[in-house]
Amino acid sequence: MEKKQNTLYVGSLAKGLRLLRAFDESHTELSLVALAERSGLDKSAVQRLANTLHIEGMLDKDPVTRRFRPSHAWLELAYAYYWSDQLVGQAIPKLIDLSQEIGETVNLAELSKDHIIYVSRLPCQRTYFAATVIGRRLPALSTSAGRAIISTFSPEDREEAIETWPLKPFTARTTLDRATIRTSINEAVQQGHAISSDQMILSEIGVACPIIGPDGRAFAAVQCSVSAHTWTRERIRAEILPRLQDTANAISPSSQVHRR
Amino acid sequence: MEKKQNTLYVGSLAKGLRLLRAFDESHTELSLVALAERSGLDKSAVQRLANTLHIEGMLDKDPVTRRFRPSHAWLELAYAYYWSDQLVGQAIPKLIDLSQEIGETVNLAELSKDHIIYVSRLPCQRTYFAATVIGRRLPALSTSAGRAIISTFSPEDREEAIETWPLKPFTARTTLDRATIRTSINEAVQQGHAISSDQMILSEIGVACPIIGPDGRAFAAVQCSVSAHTWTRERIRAEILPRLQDTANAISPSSQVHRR
DNA sequence: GCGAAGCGTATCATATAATAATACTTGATA
DNA sequence: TATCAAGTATTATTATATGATACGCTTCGC
Repeated sequence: MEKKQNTLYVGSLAKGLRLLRAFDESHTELSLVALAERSGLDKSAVQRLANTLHIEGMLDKDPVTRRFRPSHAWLELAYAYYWSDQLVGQAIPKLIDLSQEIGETVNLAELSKDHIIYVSRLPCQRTYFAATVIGRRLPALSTSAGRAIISTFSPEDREEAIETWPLKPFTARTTLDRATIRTSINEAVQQGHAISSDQMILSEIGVACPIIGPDGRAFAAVQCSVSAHTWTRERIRAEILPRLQDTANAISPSSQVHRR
Repeated sequence: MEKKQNTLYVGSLAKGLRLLRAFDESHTELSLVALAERSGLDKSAVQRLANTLHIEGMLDKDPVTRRFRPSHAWLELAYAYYWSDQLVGQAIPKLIDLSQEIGETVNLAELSKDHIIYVSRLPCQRTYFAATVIGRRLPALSTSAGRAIISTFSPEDREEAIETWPLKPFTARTTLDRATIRTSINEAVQQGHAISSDQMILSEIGVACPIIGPDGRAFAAVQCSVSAHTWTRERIRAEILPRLQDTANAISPSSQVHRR
């Protein structure tokens, strides 16, 4: 069928992965044909692949509705991921301290191409569900974390990101104007942190400080989300920012011991 | 090679999954041959499968060491899982409240065959890394959460679990004697909660209350881990347990609206 | 500086193992 | 009870995955 690549590309495996990726926030359980539709594969293929995934424990199958759902194995994969990500181990204890100190939701975000992905989340206040789930992937340009990271790039890379990275409206007030975003990022360059409002959800303010790698370029950020109903930007800068900045600095590999 | 099943079993897909599962806490990045060894597949197969997984974004490849590592996609799978698990959505806000109230680490554990898996974790104090990572899977019999869940089973199922479910020593004091475990579970039957000490790590006390399903049988538990250096069982019962119990009850589907 | 060993990469003939069309079963709907 | 949609089973066909082999690059130890 599709000749994606040459002889070292196993199509059946790739198709199986397509099935896994067919599940997301709005497709939490899928029937055989729904799976076929979403993956673009035909019914027979899905039958075989889904069956295999079920046997291998990657998909649960409701015995009555016959629908498939992600299994606990998906969390075990996340478990393996966490051990493989050096940064998480470095960051977690410091993030816990931070969240205890400021009493607000603290996140660790990593750059993933032109998106950021929340790798670790420590909710402190009741929030909407999506704000508590790890693995959420958002356009970097629309998030304080992304902007903080981009602010550490060279001027050329920064400009390229601002011009070409994707945008998507989440709220009525999500900034889609790249000039405005440029201004925001330039501020971050000056101040060492980024602040954004109403980007993912209304009345939410995000603050983020970059975690800077040995080469001076950030690949992650410590981020904090607060409600605009209880916080102003001024108070955030006064009360949250200093500790946030300290935490980010403490996590940055350049501040770690292994150096010479 | 292996004839696992009949014609609706796609071997290549299953083999690819074996590669994913080759990664765990002590195997965080693997070379081609290491992957071959751990998966039991031959070098050529691994070459093709790993290459496919890399192309599909499921494995990162260090350009210099040529080693493979789990990619961010693994977290995206976890993200999809969370949306598919009804219980998590119900539980999260209540767990946040609980953790804020008691100021100690709160976990949501689900039964996964004869193990429990931590689905949601809200660390409040600095702890060892493994205690903060979601997706950790532990023998049900050795955990307070598992025992709390088992305590809601029918006497026959309970006995079967006690007799046949796996045990594994984690600390020098991990209980491997099934009679002792039976006593502990019987207490849980009486008291509606389970307490265990020194099972996964020394000087750690776990308390758990079952989340009971419509059929009276638990499939999950709210669990709390504290240090034996700052807590006694008495104080736990007095200060933590009541709120823990309330939280578990509030989460239990039988307490939810959708009933008649 | 040389040879060996280990690992990653590339190639290819072969038949296994995945394919997709078809037909059968079930259960819900009207 | 008839119709339809969805899940399940079977099969001939060939494309597709296979794994043996060979090549090239590092990194050792001597």
